[in-house]
Amino acid sequence: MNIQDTLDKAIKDGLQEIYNVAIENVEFQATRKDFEGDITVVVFPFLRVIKGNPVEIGTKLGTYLTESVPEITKFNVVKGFLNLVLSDSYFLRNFKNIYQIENFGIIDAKPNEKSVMVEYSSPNTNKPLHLGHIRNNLLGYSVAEIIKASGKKVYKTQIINDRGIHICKSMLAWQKWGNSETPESTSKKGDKLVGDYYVKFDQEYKKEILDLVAKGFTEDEAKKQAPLLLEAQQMLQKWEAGDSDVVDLWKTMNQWVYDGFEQTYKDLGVDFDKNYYESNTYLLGKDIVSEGLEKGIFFKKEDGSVWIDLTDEGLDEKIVLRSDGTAVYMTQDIGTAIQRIKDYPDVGGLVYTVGNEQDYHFKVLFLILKKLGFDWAKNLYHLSYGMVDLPSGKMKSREGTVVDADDLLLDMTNTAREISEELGKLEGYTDGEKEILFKTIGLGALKYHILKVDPKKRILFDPKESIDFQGNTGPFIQYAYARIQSILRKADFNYDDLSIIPSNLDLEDKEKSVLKQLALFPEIVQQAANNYSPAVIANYTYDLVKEYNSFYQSIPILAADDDKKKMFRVQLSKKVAVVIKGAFGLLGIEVPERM
RNA sequence: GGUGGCAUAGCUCAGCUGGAUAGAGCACCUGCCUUCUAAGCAGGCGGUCCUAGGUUCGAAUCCUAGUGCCAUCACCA
Repeated sequence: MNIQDTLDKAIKDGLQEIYNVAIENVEFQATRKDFEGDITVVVFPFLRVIKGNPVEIGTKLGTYLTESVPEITKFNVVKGFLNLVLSDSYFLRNFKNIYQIENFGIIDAKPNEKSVMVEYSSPNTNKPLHLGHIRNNLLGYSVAEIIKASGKKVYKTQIINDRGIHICKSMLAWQKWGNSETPESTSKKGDKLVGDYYVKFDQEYKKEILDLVAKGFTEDEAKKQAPLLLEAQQMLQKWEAGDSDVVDLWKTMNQWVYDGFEQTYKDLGVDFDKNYYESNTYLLGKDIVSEGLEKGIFFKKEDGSVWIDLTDEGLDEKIVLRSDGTAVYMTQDIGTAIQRIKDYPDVGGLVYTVGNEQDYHFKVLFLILKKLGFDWAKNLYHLSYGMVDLPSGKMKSREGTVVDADDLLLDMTNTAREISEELGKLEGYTDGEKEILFKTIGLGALKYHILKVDPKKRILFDPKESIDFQGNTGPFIQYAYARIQSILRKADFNYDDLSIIPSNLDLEDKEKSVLKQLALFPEIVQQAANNYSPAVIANYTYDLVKEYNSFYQSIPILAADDDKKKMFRVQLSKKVAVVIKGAFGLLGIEVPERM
């Protein structure tokens, strides 16, 4: 039984005994730093059933608890707050429990629990990844890891948007102006090469529009009539008809892009258990729509298009099948969701990591799946996140105003290199070891910078202002880890022996603060999972490190004057390092042995 | 116009189901490297928690209305 449960019961008993009242709920909170105490009971809610002044009630209750609960050594009452001081032996016992648990805070998948599939990344194959994709990837990966750590089996997946008019645009441009360039012949990453032709298409297309407008067309007409666009549309029809030349080109260019993406994913440290391709799924869902039509969930308009009426839910009517019988995005998403559950029958819920511009789409999608009667439809979650904007506004691939993912990763590594070399603490490291370290630190700075922000908030990214390496940052936390490793390397005794964890020591306040923060980790993991929020993990880890650094600075560890103290402090340090590593693992950030 | 999201220090952000005097980091200022890594620590400066009402013992947090920014409302994805 943990201390809070013990206290909960004791307080209920106490109030029964003193005032003869039954209390349903006791409200606890961590005692604020400015007051003495470890855990605080809020007295105000008791006033509903006990008339009297809160200080008096608090005092009586405090006296009762001090006498009846051995872990409580003293108390004080400030206004309606009863601050309880816990004994050192309680803290040491608590620490011993924590120290024994190897993956403290992280729960193995429970066999009876349904799995969760997390979708993220899901790029188009006509342009390289940019900063917006980075946020998506980091969030999706991290949330997947967090859900896993909360005790569920997780599948990571993505759906690759590998077909459609936009893909044909870059294909067409390459055909016309590519001179048979390949990634090999140009030494360019495949996704970059294809992206260049997507931009090229747009430039030429705009020229054609201007020409047509000069000839007297309206702008709208010009946009629809431009020969390039017509040609791209033809190409799409050929693709859908299975024209072998078009399909071959499509396969070739997509493969270039996949090779490029694979490199970026590797650099970013994300992975997937299963990829879905739109070219395989875009026809899915049509049968479901027919079935739904029969059941009366959908209805058909005179022109043959199929809709769902969501006006009862406060939404509009939404199309699910075009009048010519072809699928829209929604049709496909319905089909893909069902396909995924078929492929992985143990999956009981899906998480979609997609920007908040698609909030409406997912609201509708989830409603439709619910109306279709799937029992897993109640476990669908749109992990909706805010856009990453530049000071100039939105990033636009076609206009070249994007922060390229590969460039940014390289920048971060370079900055880490500059700072590290200036500090010059890496004697004895080979060049290869150094490069790995610079990458770890640079990537840590970037990932932490993005993940510490609440997903639903938008991020303003100014490329001119570099990401910090000091203060509330990834490197700050990595640094704390590295310092602890240094201590552990120097500790020439067996601190892992459980039997030698001291049980009677006078603890310093700073030791207790670290311990209290450490003990929170399991509930933080659950909270992060419930809220789909890596930011919860990031903020927790930062607080832990702040507490630890304060301890580290003011209290001797290896130089402690007493062997038992030395033992405890090394053990405490080690466990902090383990939790840092575990927490950062949930964020997809690595930690260095030295820095 | 309808719907949804966001609004906290000069800047970037925390603030869990309502609880004490609203917290960090950056920037600026002051101290601390002859003891375990100073990417650190200790301290100072800095607030109309967008506005106005309401609920209550108590509101940055919940409700209503308004303001501002963003997104969305296609036989696009």
